[in-house]
Amino acid sequence: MFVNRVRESWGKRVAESQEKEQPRRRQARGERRIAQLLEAAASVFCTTGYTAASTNAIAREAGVSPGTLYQFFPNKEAIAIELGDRLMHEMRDTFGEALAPVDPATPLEEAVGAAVDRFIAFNCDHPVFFALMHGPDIPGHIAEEHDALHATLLARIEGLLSSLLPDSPPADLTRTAHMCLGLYKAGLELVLGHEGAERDAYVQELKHVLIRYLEPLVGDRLGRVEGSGAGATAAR
Amino acid sequence: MFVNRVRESWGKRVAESQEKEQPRRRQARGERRIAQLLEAAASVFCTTGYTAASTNAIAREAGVSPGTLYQFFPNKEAIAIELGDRLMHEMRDTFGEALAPVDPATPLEEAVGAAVDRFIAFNCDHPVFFALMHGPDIPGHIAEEHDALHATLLARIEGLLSSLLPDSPPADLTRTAHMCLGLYKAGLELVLGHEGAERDAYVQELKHVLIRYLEPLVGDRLGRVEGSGAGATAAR
DNA sequence: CCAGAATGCGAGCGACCGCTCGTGTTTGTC
DNA sequence: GACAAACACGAGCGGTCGCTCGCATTCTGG
Repeated sequence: MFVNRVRESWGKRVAESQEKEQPRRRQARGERRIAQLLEAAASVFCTTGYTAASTNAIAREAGVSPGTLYQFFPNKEAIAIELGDRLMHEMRDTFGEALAPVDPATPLEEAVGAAVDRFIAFNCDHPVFFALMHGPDIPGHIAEEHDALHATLLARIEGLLSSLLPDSPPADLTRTAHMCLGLYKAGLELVLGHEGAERDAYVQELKHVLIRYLEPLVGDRLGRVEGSGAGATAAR
Repeated sequence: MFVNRVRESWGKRVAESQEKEQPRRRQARGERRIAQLLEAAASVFCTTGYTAASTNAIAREAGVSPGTLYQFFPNKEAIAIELGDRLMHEMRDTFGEALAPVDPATPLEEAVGAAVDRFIAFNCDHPVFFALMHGPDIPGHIAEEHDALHATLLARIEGLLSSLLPDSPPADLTRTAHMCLGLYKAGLELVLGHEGAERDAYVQELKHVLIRYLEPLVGDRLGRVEGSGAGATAAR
């Protein structure tokens, strides 16, 4: 919602204590244009990626002129940031806090399966999410917002895991969370790359991977290691 | 080694039956320049990615002029292609056929562990490989060579798997190979993103993931499913 | 030794990109 | 209806990028 902020602080440094950004009253038409532009940007980012997407192409897709686009966004990066922001909020709204608390009594397969299904469904509904997440081919410093997205997801996963693995060292927990997110992203790429039955099969495989990966760790919680003595169960 | 081919068929369509490309005799100096340029390209691709890497930057890094670069490569894509080609060959030379045959008697952990160690070591030695593999932010059709790389790796993995899972339907086998490669790429990203002990820990986690993922499938080979009745053991 | 091929240079062409700016139109307010 | 602010336009500016071209230099076969 901070679509317009940078603009006025460009030509000249604003008076020092002028931190109060006057909210630049928007009309309904403006809000509509913003939504229109974000939708167009999502479409273009999806098909060409962030860097290859031209602002002119986004404006064209939205049916407006380049100048109009820059009435609402100070630069190209802001479009991606606002888009990411709205996706974050939509994710929060969609999932609610339904993912945070996990009853330790829930079977692992059920917990993982439900989480994966939700995430996959969300990513299928909003393919931009994947595009922004996976290939922003960072021109140097867009990482600022990309990292925010990433960190939020990681925190969420870590929250999930901490209820599954309450007595795991924080370092291990963070590492496990990174692994889970990485595995999920890998699976997601394969899932989105296929259709119909094959897609479902990949979803199943992804669940399989995560369950199998987490099973022995959760097993530790019960004081029992059931594996066949494979390499160090708690790495490092 | 097909560095020069496109050049002559540009201005005018070459005489129809002139498919015989005259090999454009190279002097030792030229070969040296090519190696120099590829090394520079590797460095630049590594730090900026493919699309963001400018041919002028590559030439500068190699200490030559842009014109000189285009004496040896018809366009930017050809640089990436030749680089990928040489990496492919180097991989073949490094690994030999040592990865192809897997004694079914070898413990799964050992086989996976060895394969992962080799691949990781190779990727650490040649970081460009990851850069070309993971984020070529395809400007449309570089996929031609990118897919060749991908397909070669997949075939290699499928070969490995087929000796582990001889009686698996081909479709399942292909899917499993895709999963393994995806999981490996995800793990590799995390491995390369850390240093020292933490890196080793991620390597261990990656092995853990792959072993755990493949274990029940290999178990099927013995006619026994040892899992806790998790979602379909043979997916789809 | 010399003709011609291979190599090397670097200014610069054309295309595109992110973004601006002067100008005109719509909208809300009194 | 008048006036200002918000909105919309689109030519075009400054810059970069992939790549070219004319010309100089170095190598090599005869």
